[in-house]
Amino acid sequence: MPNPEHQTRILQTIAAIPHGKLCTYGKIAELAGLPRHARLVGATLKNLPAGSKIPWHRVINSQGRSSFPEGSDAFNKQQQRLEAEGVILSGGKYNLRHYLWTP
DNA sequence: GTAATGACCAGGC
DNA sequence: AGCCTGGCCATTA
Repeated sequence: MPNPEHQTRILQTIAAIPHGKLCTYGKIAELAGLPRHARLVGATLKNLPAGSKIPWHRVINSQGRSSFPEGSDAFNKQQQRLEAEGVILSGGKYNLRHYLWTP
């Protein structure tokens, strides 16, 4: 069973990402006080119930790419939600120079 | 107890 | 740019 306290901190950190901004798995782990736990962030998002208020679509990997295979349902939904916020996918990547959130 | 897995990451080539 | 490798660490088998 996952550690509920760690999950809570991770989810709160993700919830703090502003509209129109992005953050990476490793950065979220760091901000949540759990450095080197990027994979735990991914595992936490994977267990999210459908309809959660957590903005999982604002979380991408350190290369500026989606973690989902291109063309998958999750990939398309992520792209749609981000572009609705003004975050544009160009060349298969999101421009972290523009959209990365740094508190 | 060991071995494999994974919405990851950094470095090397 | 892409691909591979080793590291990472909670979770699972």
